[in-house]
Amino acid sequence: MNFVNLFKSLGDETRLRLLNLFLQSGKKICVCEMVDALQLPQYQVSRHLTILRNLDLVKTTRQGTWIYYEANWEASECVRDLFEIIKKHFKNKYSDDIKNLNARLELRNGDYCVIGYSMFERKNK
Amino acid sequence: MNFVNLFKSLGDETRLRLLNLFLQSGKKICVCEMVDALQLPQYQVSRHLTILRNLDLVKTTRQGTWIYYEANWEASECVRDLFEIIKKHFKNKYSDDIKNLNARLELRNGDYCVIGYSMFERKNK
DNA sequence: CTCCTATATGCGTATATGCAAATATATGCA
DNA sequence: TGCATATATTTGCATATACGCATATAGGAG
Repeated sequence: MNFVNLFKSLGDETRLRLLNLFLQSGKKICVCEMVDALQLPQYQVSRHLTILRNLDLVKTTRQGTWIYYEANWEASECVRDLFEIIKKHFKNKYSDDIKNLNARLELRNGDYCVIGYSMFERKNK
Repeated sequence: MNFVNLFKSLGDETRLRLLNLFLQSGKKICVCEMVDALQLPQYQVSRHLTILRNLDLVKTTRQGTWIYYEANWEASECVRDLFEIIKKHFKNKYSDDIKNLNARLELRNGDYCVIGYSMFERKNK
């Protein structure tokens, strides 16, 4: 594992916010839910997720069209130590993201996302 | 403390190597000693040290013309946690730097650097 | 197969970042 | 004061990185 690239990947606010979602919630989250949580365009969320996945910081599960992301706790010990740090020190940071995420998770059917992008957006307008 | 800038500062090999020197040795080290340890030009070492100091990751002591740098363990808890991670996971990384540092520290008079740049360079030619 | 939706990815551009060389600042000493 | 040395900073340039837009891919439903 390349430590420089590892820290570099954490040196971006969007990626920290994404990781924070996984680490604070402990859940698998799909892209459209992250879009609503962070209030960022889909292509931006997707691109940063790709960077995190290339470094094995997150792993994915496909469920039909939806792709769920989660923190990869099977990564190296160093990564896991960093996860703990973020989890610990970001408790009260980016709390709006967590609030938005929870509001969005309410719309799930059981453990799965059933609405796409449009409905939540309309709900807030 | 801005976490993004904190991680960004760690996302550079030169800065990681500098921090590693402080964390593995536990010593105060002056710029010319770091130049010999990392085998990098003086302006590069100096510039990266400035970045680390602006984030309070390192602190300095002036001793005449020489300026000694060390890890700042009075920084925030998050920084200290990160220091521990680097210390732990970099034990066997950049070991040449540590070897060079130790060779250079041999030339100290007690706890202080007494030679400048030229002598060590000549020694290795 | 066709259409719809969730996700990913080229591409161009603006900004950020690192390097090299030269120069500036600061301290000690004669 | 003037000189030598240790350290810092400025400038120009090359490269990397993030963003926005548009489009491509992939899976599900009919």
